[in-house]
Amino acid sequence: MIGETEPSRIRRRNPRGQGERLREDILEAADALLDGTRDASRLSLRGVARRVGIAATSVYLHFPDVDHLKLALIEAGFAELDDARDAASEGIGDPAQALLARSRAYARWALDHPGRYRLMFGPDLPTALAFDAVESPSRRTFETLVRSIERCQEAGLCPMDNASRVAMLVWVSVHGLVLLRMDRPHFPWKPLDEMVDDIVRRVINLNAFTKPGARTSAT
Amino acid sequence: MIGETEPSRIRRRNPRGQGERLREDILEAADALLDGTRDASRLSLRGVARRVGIAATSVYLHFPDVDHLKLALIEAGFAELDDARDAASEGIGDPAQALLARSRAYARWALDHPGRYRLMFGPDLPTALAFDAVESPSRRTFETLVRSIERCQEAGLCPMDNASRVAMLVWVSVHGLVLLRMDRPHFPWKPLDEMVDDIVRRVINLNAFTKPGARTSAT
DNA sequence: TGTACATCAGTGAACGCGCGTTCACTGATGTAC
DNA sequence: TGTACATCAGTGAACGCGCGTTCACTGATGTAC
Repeated sequence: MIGETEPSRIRRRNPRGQGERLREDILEAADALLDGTRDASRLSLRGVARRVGIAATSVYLHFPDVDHLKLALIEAGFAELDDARDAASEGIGDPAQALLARSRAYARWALDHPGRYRLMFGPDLPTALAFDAVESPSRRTFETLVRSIERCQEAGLCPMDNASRVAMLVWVSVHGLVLLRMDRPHFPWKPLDEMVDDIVRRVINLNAFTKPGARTSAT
Repeated sequence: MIGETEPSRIRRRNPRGQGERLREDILEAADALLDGTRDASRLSLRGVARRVGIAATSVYLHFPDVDHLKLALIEAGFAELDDARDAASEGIGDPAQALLARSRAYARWALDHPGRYRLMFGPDLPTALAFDAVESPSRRTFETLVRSIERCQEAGLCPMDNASRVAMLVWVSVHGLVLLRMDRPHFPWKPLDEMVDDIVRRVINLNAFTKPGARTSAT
């Protein structure tokens, strides 16, 4: 066992004018702590400082308090998650394939960054700071899902149900999938991509027009 | 503001031979704390003792440590949840209606007991104690869902897909639904029962044989 | 019938821990004159 | 060219808090003789 309570030593003071670099180091260390093999436990200011190799008080040079640090992590997390989804669907013409690829990317990002994902969508942030407003990053993420579904509908690939309602169902389904996989690691899950595809197809009723019930045993 | 740090005073020592009643009082207080309006925060041994009106150390008369207290809460929670589902489907002949009623009951119980539900399905319990084994209460709860779906299949109400796979999808979907409703209370959700019905119908492909795509705008 | 004793249902003080936050400070580096 | 000073990037000690857990104890109640 390596003494994990000790700092990562190597750090030395940033040169003059480069003080902002500590901010990046803090965010990076916090991400690493959240994503690491650690027991998905909660983030602490002192833990982050320890990992960066600075005094706990130095965090206050860049964040007024621990909640603002969390807020910065959440905002960066949404940016990363959105990027991952965009990258996954890049160059895919078929709207249904694009939606599935984006959904798989969402799920994979979540499972690769369990601590961050939990912070972004969990109850940890004090309600005073929790953004649920229309212009919040999570709402923007949701809106891209709505549009992705609308494109499928316009292409005639699935029924024209209210896209916003359907998006809610897709969102909660994939959310539940990734959370339970995190929290019940010993359950005999099927492969992630398979489950994501399966659930999204069913929820949006993909191919409902082309061959309903085609995969049943009643062939 | 009432001084919440103070105990609920009124308690007096149990009569001789009735020492086991304190155990019940502790479990009740813990449930109340978990389900209360409290910020879905984590349970603490001292908090429970305060609410019961006993010394913190008295908890050790009935539980070897705080994790075993949590374990007892989880087991009781699964029993309650199973009862709620059974009660909801009692007397319903149609397997599909029964499944929907049971699913709605699951979701409602979860939202009525957010702290307990989170404890039961969340990451809080140390892995050493977390039961993921085949005979665990959560597995039993899952198996009743599988059987509920099989009954729908046998009645010809939905495709004969692998029932266990479909049950996984239903479970994660409803789980995600209740968790996000807890954690994003300001999101413009549709009514709970509606969403549960909608999502379960879609996931198990209910009525896939009778009238596929019947509700689309392409009528 | 009285009394010694065991049992029972708890208590109270203390421990060490990690946490967020405050306060006054330090010591290197650049800049004005 | 030398020096006083401001600025910058941090530090270290201390605070009060709630936590889980330990240890030795207390005081009422029943029971054996």
